[in-house]
Amino acid sequence: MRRQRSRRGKGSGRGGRGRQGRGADLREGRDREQGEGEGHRGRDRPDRGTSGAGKGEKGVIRYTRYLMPTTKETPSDAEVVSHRLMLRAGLIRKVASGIYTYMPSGLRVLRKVERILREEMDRAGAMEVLMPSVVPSELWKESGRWDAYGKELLRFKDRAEREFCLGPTHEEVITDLVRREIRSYRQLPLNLYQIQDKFRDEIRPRFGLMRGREFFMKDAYSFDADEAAAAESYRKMYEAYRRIFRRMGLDFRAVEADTGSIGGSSSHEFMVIADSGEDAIVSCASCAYGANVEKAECMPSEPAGFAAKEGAPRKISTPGKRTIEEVASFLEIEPGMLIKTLLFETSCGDVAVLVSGAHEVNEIKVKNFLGADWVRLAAEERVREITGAPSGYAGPVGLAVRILADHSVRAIASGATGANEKDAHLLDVVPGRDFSPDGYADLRMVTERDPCPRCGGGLRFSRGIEVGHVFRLGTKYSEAMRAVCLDPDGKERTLVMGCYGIGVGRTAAAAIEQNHDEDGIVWPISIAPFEVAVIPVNMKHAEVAAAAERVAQALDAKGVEVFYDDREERPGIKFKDADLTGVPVRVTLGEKNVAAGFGEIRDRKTGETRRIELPLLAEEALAMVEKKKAECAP
RNA sequence: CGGGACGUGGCGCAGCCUGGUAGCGCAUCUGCUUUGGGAGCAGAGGGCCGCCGGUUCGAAUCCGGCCGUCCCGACCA
Repeated sequence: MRRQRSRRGKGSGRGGRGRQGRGADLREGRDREQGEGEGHRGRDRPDRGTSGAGKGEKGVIRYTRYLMPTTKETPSDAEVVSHRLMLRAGLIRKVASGIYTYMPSGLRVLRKVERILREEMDRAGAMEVLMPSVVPSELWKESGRWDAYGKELLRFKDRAEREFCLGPTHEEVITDLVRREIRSYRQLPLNLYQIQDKFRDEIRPRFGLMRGREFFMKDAYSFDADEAAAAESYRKMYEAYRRIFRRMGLDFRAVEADTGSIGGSSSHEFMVIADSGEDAIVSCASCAYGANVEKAECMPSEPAGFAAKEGAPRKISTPGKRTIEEVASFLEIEPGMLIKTLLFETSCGDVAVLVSGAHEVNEIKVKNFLGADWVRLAAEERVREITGAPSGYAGPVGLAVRILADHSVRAIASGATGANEKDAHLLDVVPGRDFSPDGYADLRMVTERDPCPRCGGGLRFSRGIEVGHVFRLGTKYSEAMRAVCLDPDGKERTLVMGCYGIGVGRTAAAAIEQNHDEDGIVWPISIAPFEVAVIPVNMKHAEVAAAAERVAQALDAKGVEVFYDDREERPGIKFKDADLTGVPVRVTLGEKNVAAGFGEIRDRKTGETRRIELPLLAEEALAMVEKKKAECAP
């Protein structure tokens, strides 16, 4: 891996901006030319410092020999900023829906993210392994997920008709490994991780790397002899994750989350705060509580005092009024006085869920309360079958299915409901008298008006991108797959597991969502493809080109990752590209400045520009790089 | 999988309604000029109009099927 002169020539492609990678047929001839060109242009230096700088190619990277096809126009199929900018900056190219090629500079970003992941995982005591992406079905059948996981699991057969899948996650493989290798509590705790290519046949891939089908994930798995030790392993990972995202310069939040199909007792998601995020999260303004809205707990409302009217519910005609808003305004009552009745089909049978008209049902809470594999809102047809009326007129009075009520219903002393009859509602319906739910529970979505479930403080809502997720798995997999060890008393104990994921490409995409402006990406330096862009304003001007070359070489010698725009392009194009690709520091050499013995340093983020004497240029740029790196301290 | 839309040089689009020579901008190549925020002039190359079938003297255009892609909903790093 050391002597890579020739490989570099090959890998860097050639040429001008906007080069469309398709012309692979041109490669061979080009290589030969380059081999020669490199002699006098590349000028090998023997003492290439490995210090500080990134990995991969060492030495000054020249635009004319690098494949970084930038585009002025946005491809029409890119919706979110990160996707658009990744395409425009030449970081990725699409191969199929949700499947991408990482271009040279895009790969550099991924490698930087990976490097931080490795450093922090190692630091936290985890060991790196690499599992296969092709996994035999037996393991998945053993855990029960072969049937439970659904179509996202891409399955296929080999020539001998044996079933396999492309691993979307690796609990089964790692548990199989550990049960074979671990005998004693003395070998614990154990934490193994990998950075590997995953495949999930997503129902709807979208947003570029944000939700691809093939993607790189860092996944770690911890094994402990008991719950207390497992909790400690979980805590360590939680801390490592905080360090990781701080080092990437990201504004993030760790929130309580639903465990979904991975399972386990509890989990936290690491959310990068961004308006374009797919998840909504709440956080307390006064304490540390934060949660995904899917998970956020709602305090039970106080039961209303008994002001219930005597007698029975009254049926009234409400022609064409189906929605809460329509009915409430028609009856001239607050939506909160309506008892909303939603019918669900679930793996445990049909269920009616009641919630105050001022609230929304949280399907995940319903699913978890029932312990169901799936729940879904009943289709119009099914609603008719159950209630005898079109949707919009369902009510709990006289319903023949299981009825679950949210705590908010308890607060309604006397409310209005559907009459299970077209164009009719019931007034003066009293919970407990006119119908009796099979149970009360927290089944609704939080709102801005809800107090923090921990301290009673106010809740704030924001949107986030889930870049990491840590789970306390408990014994879900170890029990199903009999992963055990002997404790000090010689007794067999089921291993207690945890699992911890981070999406590599997704993290890079999230960084862009959070760090960009109208001109392009503004990379945090810790994950930028390059640290400094050197731009000679006019390559045909000998002194300018020579000064640029010197600065580039000097920075490289100091271990800085330099991108040298040696194209014979107009300055405007180079500036636009430098901004677009988001290199944190820009060094500009212009004719007048160079003639006067000066160069310029510009901060991509602030736009702040300083005029510096040529002999000090490299040093100043280095200082700026160091300063930015320091800002990404853990 | 349901709902919506789109597929025309590398990229962004027009043309389709009303069938008859495939067009524009950007990019690419050559030359000259230009050189501090996506230059100007002159010239050049490049398109199975997604695929298959049908209608027609004739299909990018009309009809049918398929494939692909994107957007909106339920899953997840």
